[in-house]
Amino acid sequence: MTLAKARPRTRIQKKNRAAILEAALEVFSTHGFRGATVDQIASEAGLSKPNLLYYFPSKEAIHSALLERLLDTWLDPLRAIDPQGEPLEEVLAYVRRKLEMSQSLPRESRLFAMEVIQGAPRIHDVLSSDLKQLVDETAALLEDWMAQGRIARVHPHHLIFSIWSLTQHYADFDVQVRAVLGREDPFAAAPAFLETLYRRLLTP
Amino acid sequence: MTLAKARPRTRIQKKNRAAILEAALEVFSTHGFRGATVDQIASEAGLSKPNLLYYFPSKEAIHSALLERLLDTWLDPLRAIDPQGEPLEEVLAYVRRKLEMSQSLPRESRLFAMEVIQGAPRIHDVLSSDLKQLVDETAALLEDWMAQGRIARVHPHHLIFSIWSLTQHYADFDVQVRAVLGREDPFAAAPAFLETLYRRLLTP
DNA sequence: GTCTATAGCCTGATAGAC
DNA sequence: GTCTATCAGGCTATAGAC
Repeated sequence: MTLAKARPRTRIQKKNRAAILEAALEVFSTHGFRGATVDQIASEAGLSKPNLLYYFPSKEAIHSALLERLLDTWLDPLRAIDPQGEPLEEVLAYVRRKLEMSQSLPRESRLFAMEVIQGAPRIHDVLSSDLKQLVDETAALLEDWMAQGRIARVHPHHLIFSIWSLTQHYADFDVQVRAVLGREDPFAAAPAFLETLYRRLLTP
Repeated sequence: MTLAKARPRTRIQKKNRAAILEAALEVFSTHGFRGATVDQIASEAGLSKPNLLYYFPSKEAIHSALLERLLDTWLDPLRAIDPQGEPLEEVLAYVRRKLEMSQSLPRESRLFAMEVIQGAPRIHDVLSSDLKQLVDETAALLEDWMAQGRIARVHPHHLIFSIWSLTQHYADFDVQVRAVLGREDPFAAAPAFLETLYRRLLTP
């Protein structure tokens, strides 16, 4: 008998759990929590609905597992800013990492966007505690750099918002961006555009 | 998208149709199309479900009516850019108008965001025809201005994306922005931040 | 024009055979 | 561990009384 939170032990269990989370990411990120159906997730994972519910006790549990796993990795680029580094280069590297995440993990970005647009009912506490603290710390660091004249003055919190916004836009609004650009790949010109933008904004 | 039906004639009909669209905006913008229920919309509009379905033939029809009404007003700020105006001021005025729309029409912004994140199944044609054309025209205007040295060189399409992204972020991610800022009103510092950003980016 | 009643399907979740 | 069968409730939409 295994505890509810114990890691899966067999190869089949690992494979099925992974398939479920993969399918759930696809469905939740395009339809939101209420719009997603267990049937659809099970079908995309290649399992029957009851079989899926053998691995996760409920729809809610799948969604929580996804969000939990996501929040871990989602804030890593922010934590990776080095207070000892060269200020402008640190910011540009952060922008680059966030943009790469939009390109390589667009569904994760949309899952997060969905949750927040819907009022963040499941992660509001994390946003106003852990996230707020991390952002406040980073904002303080940015303000130091500004006070030392190493980057130009702007509102540090809004600077961080702008980075989130500009990078995640390429994942969340991918369809619109591609519809407007036609054949041109969004990620061809985006890195240079964002680098130019933040160089001009922050060069003292 | 379906064509608009005949306008309602009586005062009661006008009032009820307006109440339904108002309620539907609230529900669709927070739960997406599939996550929204006719029951919830009817209840928020103060009508019974069958009564609601007397005014609109289906859930789909309500959603279409909302999107149709929205697309009209959503692109007005872009159309209002004056080719004869002073380039930098025209862009800044566009940014200002878009930000004001995020503040005054956040649910409309989220409705649009939801639709696009879900793959824009109902407006994809409009995006790649009407919207693309409008953006291409504006991009051409921006390129003229850049060629004349009246604003600095950047990728014109990505410049437009950046304006959408930065302004709509304050509506779509309102919950997150407020969670991070605490007591501070997002719209207090946002206008100045965005003006600074685009002045530094575009001043030749 | 608005209601009650309900059709008919889909939902999340469970029971029990194998 | 995985399946078929199934539940109770929620879903969109319709029928028909008034």
